[in-house]
Amino acid sequence: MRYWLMKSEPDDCSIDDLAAMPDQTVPWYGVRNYQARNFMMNQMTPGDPVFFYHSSCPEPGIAGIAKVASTAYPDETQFEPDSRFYDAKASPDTPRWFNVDVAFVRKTRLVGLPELREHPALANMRVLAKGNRLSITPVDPDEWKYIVGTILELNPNEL
DNA sequence: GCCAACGTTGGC
DNA sequence: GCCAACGTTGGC
Repeated sequence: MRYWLMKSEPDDCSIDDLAAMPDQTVPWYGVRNYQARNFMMNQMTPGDPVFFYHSSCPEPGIAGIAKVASTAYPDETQFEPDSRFYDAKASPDTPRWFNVDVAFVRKTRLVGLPELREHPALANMRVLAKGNRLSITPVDPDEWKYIVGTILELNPNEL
């Protein structure tokens, strides 16, 4: 099992939007970066815990907890000419982009980027690295435990 | 809206 | 295979 952080623009899909979805689950479509795609294709397993991160918004930070809910399968939006994620070089026979499903687990208080930066234990998190733009990043198990247990004061066994 | 950082594209 | 140009991300 691995731990992840996945960014979403709350204008697009916030943690509340995820909670309101049918089955509280969304296909994580629209990823058009190979590194992020490869994480979904090669390393994610259903059940992997996920920090749901709000980006490109007034208060960027961790807004909730989710989990991986499927293995990777072709991202439908790459085949849809009207989609902003359309990819003319992809076809159903040769899909280029894949996504997993992500399911809601719980909302948390917002742990903002400035707060995350205050903790030396988190100094190596990819999402805090300068110039980081990757929308999906692995989270170290120790970092996961620290954020869930020490910052959010939740019992990791109750998630 | 600005701009730094980064990934991708395409000419050579 | 190099690298300049371009587009995108995302914090501020």
